[in-house]
Amino acid sequence: MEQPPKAPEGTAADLIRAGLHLFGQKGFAATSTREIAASAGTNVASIAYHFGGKDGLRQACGAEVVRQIGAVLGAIDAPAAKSADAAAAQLELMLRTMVRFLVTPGDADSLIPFMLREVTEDGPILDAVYSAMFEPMHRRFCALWSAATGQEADSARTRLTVFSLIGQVLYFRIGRPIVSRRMNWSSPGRAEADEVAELLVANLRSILERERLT
Amino acid sequence: MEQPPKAPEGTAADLIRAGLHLFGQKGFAATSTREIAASAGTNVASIAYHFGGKDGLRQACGAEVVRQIGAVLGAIDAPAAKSADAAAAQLELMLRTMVRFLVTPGDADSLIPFMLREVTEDGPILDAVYSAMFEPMHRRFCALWSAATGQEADSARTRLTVFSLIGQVLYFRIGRPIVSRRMNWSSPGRAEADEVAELLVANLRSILERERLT
DNA sequence: GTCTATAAACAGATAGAC
DNA sequence: GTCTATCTGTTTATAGAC
Repeated sequence: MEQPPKAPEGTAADLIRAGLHLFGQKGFAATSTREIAASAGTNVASIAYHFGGKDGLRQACGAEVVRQIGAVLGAIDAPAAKSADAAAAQLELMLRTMVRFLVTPGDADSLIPFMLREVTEDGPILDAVYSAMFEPMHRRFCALWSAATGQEADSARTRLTVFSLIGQVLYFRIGRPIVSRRMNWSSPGRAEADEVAELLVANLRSILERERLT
Repeated sequence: MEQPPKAPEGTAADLIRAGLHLFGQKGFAATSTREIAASAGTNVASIAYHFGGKDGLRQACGAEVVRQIGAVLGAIDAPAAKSADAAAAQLELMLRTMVRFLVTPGDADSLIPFMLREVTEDGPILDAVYSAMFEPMHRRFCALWSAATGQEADSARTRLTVFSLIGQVLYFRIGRPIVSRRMNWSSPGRAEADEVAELLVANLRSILERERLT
């Protein structure tokens, strides 16, 4: 078994939690170190002490995102599917897991706004998170798609198709303020997440059907 | 014919252009008024003079987004489709237009990052843009979907399905830094946009097929 | 309308006591 | 490791000349 990276503890962990929350909510530049320190129940100087400065804290937050998402992904990691049907079933499971994780309020509420901002920023944190998380995850999705359809896992078409599937899920999180308004959801809960998941699984099946080589 | 809102001119317009660009690129808080003024070729005080302050400029940028997107949408506005097939064809056209507008670099390069940040911020600008743009656009999409499938236009299922279709498109813009890395695109051009459009139209057809009531 | 100069508040980093 | 006090630079807003 692989050794999972251990969660930070103590003041450093408090600062990361506060940073993830505030950076995600208000943005990196808009969040002051004093605010972070207050939210973490400590003083401004501790940020420089533990992370070398505000930028160091930002990097540590990125690493924490990788660690937490890695833990979620590790839980649904499975050996390569034996048959096309098994691969299709595993795709559905991944989709449902993603929807539940992304749409239902919970721990991810700090991670996702943070990462969303880092994606639009397109800076060094995205570089790190991309190679540690997005790329491996996308590759695994492509491999499953290949096993389920018989298509090549490395083709541009397969890679784009996987992005189109992921995009469907992500929009329900990224565009939550818009979706919630239109759906009259005060805040999406378990029932709403399941409704979305069922629809997206149905879409997956429809698209899968078409791409399947027989 | 409806009177389209006129484009701002002069220094005010220069400031809005600069604000849209810089707010989108670096974020509202991270952009200084000096930087905006310099980019617009004027002085800091002109921001307070024309818009009452930095926040006023932000609002004006939001209004400009509504104006510009409204112009694009107005161009593909069409009378209600007569048949299911005509509605389906119009859905495809809307999808292609959206992909081209969103994915291909161009004028939208300033608008989209700006709006993306405003969506995650979930503040008063989003409120305004939602009712002026997102909601009417989504409703029109739902009406077309209803005409193409026979489903109810107001059902939760229809509204969610339309979001899933929109989500597919938007992710290719929102996640551009990630997609570009994985696809080895230095910067997506017309050819890449067409490749994405073909795939998403194929997805639309597959999903449409399933939902069609006969 | 445009611009310079300045005011008042706030930022991040750090020195040094404990 | 933790914290207070302070240094230095930058922010927005504004007063007032032109």
